[in-house]
Order: sequence, then structure tokens, then C-alpha cells
Amino acid sequence: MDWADELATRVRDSGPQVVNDSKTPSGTVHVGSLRGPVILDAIARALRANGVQTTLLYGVDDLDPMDAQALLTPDAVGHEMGRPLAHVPDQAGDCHASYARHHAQRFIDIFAGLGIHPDRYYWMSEIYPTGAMDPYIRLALDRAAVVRDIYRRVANVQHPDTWHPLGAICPNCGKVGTTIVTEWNGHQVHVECRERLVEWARGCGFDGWITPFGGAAKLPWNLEWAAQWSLFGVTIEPGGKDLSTAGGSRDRSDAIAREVFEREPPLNVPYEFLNIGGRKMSTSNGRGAAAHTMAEVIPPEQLRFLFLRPKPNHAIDFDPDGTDQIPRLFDEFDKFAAATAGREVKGDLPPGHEATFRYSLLDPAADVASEAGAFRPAFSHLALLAQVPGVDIGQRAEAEKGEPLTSREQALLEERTAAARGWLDAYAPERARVAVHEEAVPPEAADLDVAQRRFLAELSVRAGADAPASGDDWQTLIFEVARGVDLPPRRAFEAIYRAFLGRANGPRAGWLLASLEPAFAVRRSWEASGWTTAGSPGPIPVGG
RNA sequence: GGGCCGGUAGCUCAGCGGCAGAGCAGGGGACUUUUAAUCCCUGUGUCGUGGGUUCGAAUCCCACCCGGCUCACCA
Repeated sequence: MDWADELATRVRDSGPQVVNDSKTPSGTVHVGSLRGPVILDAIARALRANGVQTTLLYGVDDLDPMDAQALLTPDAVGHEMGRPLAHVPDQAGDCHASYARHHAQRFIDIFAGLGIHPDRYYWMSEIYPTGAMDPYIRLALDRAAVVRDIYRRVANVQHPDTWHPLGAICPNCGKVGTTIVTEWNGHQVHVECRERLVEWARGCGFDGWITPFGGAAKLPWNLEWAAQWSLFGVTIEPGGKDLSTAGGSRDRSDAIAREVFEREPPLNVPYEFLNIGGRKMSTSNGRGAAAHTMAEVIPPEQLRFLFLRPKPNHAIDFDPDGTDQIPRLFDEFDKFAAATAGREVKGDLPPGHEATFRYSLLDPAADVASEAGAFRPAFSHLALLAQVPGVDIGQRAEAEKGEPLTSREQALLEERTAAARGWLDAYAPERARVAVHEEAVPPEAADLDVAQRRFLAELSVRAGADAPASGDDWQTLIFEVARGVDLPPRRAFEAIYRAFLGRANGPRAGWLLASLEPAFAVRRSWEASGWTTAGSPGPIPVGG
């Protein structure tokens, strides 16, 4: 991801930078909408790494009108639709001051979990009453004709000549989505709260003059955006493709910044979205897409990595459902970590891979070398171990590493194990699942050759006699018996996997068998061997 | 209709003027404690199509085809 560092180099000599983004807290968030904030954070980190004094701002546009009734209780729809989000009561009733606070807080909590810590959150519902927006409101009203011209020219939207760029909050019903300003006399605006201005909310019919300052009115979206740039001195602001399209919101706000507020707009970093399975992300496209599920399965650093690895203007096609994309994401992350730690890695690495790793870390101040060098067991291996009862994953990881895990590595292991379990629950393809076929000998056992069947028969007899109790006991026995019948260990293990799991490979066989009912282990070995008490190998009684 | 992104090996993608690449999957082999481990070997693909520029094009230019997203009301 050299793009962030390139950007930083580009603005290095332009003085302090203010990076900004803002969001309307209209409701729930899906994973894809986190790409913007992650990019925002990476830009801020890259600027700081390049010695640029940087302020990271995040705004909550909570004076925007409530326009989604899905999250309102039915009796609240009529009264609340069209009112500023900050004035709508919290529907969840969990002690937030408003609907906007509730949703914004949930969003902010996600930020923190992803290592995103803006220097300041600002709330438009708090900014307007201070009068800070008044100069911009005045400018917008004075230059209403210019604004109308911009809409016509840039966005091909023709407003009536009486239209003024201001959203007054109706002094009678408190709604902002239903009002229209038709006149401005330099002190006051003429407001009409129309019953049917929009389909989604009802106006009260108010008609009169109000003073539009100090929180009595808000600027419409495109003007508010441009005014924020002026108010906060924003120099960089990434924008999703929904805004950054030609003739779209960003173009309009850019023109407004230049022609109405007379300020050069900030540098845009347009970014693409995250698609699920080549389709637009939504909670309805399958079990795979739900945001909370995704967050359970992908730890924060891998989620950051997912967003930061591709260039911002490349769409991310993520399809975790029934695929190995999540294990691959971990493998790729581990590869970047290994490379950053200076270890030899297979295959190619994109330019700037060290930066990608660094900016994927949760803690901006983390010791990159130590993080990169930390032991991380392979995700797919964990997913396998997680399916075997009685396995001590911590012990296994330690054995693999060859020395005790540090406390950090212990934490990584736990996080990753939880992710693996979540993946198995929600997304994993059938071939990644391991299940003991309890009912009958799996069909895959039919492929066993005579030597393997002999091994299973012998194993059954010996296990019946020795009663191995632990995984180690079983493991030793397996090797012993294999040696006894002159079968290479690899083929011996394959025989066990086919007989019990119906597949050619699996988790450590000794521990697998130790986790089963001893009588069952003995019986199944015998059944799958096709041996009879008479001692001759007959056909294997294969079941479903 | 406008905009953006993509179309390179079975899959995921890198390469973006100089001999078509990697990972994974697949195939073959080695390994007597190996556990989807490790190691070695294995890639003949109209680089979406058609033109053009160039000594040389997957790469630059033009046109087109296909796929996806997005904007065309508000935010």
C-alpha cells in the first residue's frame, strides 16, 4: 500500500494536514462501510509517519433528517420521521440521549475496536447552536442564485428560482426534512413546512419567517459538507464511490466550496466498496454477509488488512461463504508479517507490503518488528485442531513454536482460535469440516488396500488388549502396529482417516482416537478392515 | 445515459514498454513419530476483441464487447 505513503509525500511540504470524514448516524452499519474509516486512519498514520502534523476529525451529521422508518416503533413514525436525528428519542431505550447518539456510539465503538482514534469527534447538533455555522449559512443564502446555478450546471438539478439552500427546522413541528425556504431578506428566512414536500415524512403546514441562525436551521448536505471544510480547515477527505462519481455529491460540494465559500476543496481519495460475492453488500445476501458475524470471524488486524491491501480505487470482492477466502486472508496476513520480520516468504509481495502490515496493526505505536516476528499458527491448522475434542491447542501451538508463547502470542492464539471456531460455524466449506462418521463405515474406506486393512485389524486387536488411554498412547500404538505390518506411517494414518472421517487426511490421529469411545474405536477399526474372525479379508461393509 | 473498477493459468491475483509470473489447487516424488508438517519436481495461457503507436505492447493510444458497482431525489 504505497498509496498512503505516496499521498503523504505529496503533501509533505504543504504544512499541517486536517483529515476529515463524517457520517449520518441513520442506522446500522455493515462491514463494508468500515473501509472509509480504515483508509482515513491509514492516511493519518502515513502522514504522521512522514513527519506531517496531522489532525484526524470525524463528524457526526446528526442534524440530518430521520428518513428510515425501519428502526422506529410504528407509533413513532408519524411524529419522528423528518425530524433531526439528534432530536429523535433513542428507540433502543438504553440510556442514549437520542437516536443519533445511540447509533453514532455504536459506530464509534467499532472504530475503537479497529484501532481508529480520531483526535476529535464533532457533532453538528452541537456545532450549529454555537453559531459557528452562521457565517456559512449567511453566505449560502446571499449566494442562493450561485448555488442554484451549481446544482443546474454540475448535477443537472433544476431548483425553482425561489429555492434557497437551507433546511430550516420547523418551529412548530420540529421537522427539518419537510421544510423549504423560499425567501431571504438578510435577517430572516421565509419557511414553509409542506405536508407533502417529501414522501417519507409529513409537514405540519407552518408558514412564516424565522431567524435561521444559532441552530434554528441547518445547511443542506452538499453545503454543510463544504462548510465543514472551511470551518475545520480540512485538507484531505476520502470519499466513497457513491459520492465521488462525476456529477455526484463530491463534485457539487467541490463547486460550492470554490464558488460559494471561496476555498479550494480538500484532496479527495476516492475509494471503492466491499462487495460480497461480486454483489453489492447487504444483510440479505446470505448468511455470509451479516456484519456482526463477519466481525466475529475476522479479528481487527485482519479486517484492517483486508481493507488496506488493495488500492482504494479497487473494489474488494469478498466472498467468505463456503470458500477458503478467510483462511487465505490470514495466510496472506501471516506472509506479510513474515516478510516484515525479514523472513523468507514464498511468492511475490506487492510493493509497500511492509507499510500494509504496519498500518494493519491495531496499535499505531506498536513495535512493528516484534509484532511481525510474533508466532502465529496457521489459521487452517487451528480450524482443524478446533474440531478435535480434547486437544490442548495451547500445547500444540507451543510444540510447533518450539518454546513457550509470549503473553502477546497467547492472546493472538486465543483470538485466532475463536476466529477459527466462528469460521467453522458460519462460513467454512464442507471439505474443511471434520466429523467422525459414527453411524457406519464411510464409503471412502472402500479404497483401502489389503495392507491398510490388515493394519486396521491389527490396530483393533491391539487397542482392545492394551486399552490405550491417551493420545500419546494411541499415537505410539499406531506407529508400533504400522511397523509390525510393514506399512509406511503415512498410509497407516490415511487408513485411520478414511475409516473414521471419510477423508484421506485429518488431525493428529492418536488424539482423534483418544477422544472417541474406546469400544467404538476398536469396533470401527475392525469393521473398516473387513477382517472376519476367520482371519481372511473380505469386502468392507461400507455404509453411508 | 454519465462515472469508476475489473476482464492475465482451474481459483485468487501480481506484473503496467524489454524472455508471460506467484500463491493456492492439481499431478509426480522424497521423508520410519510426519499429523491439510517439511522438502524437491511439475504451468502450451487467443494476457476480453479489433485497430494503432513502437525495434519491441499484457503494459501506451483509439474503438468496441463482457461483468460489477455507482450516480442521475435526498443525505
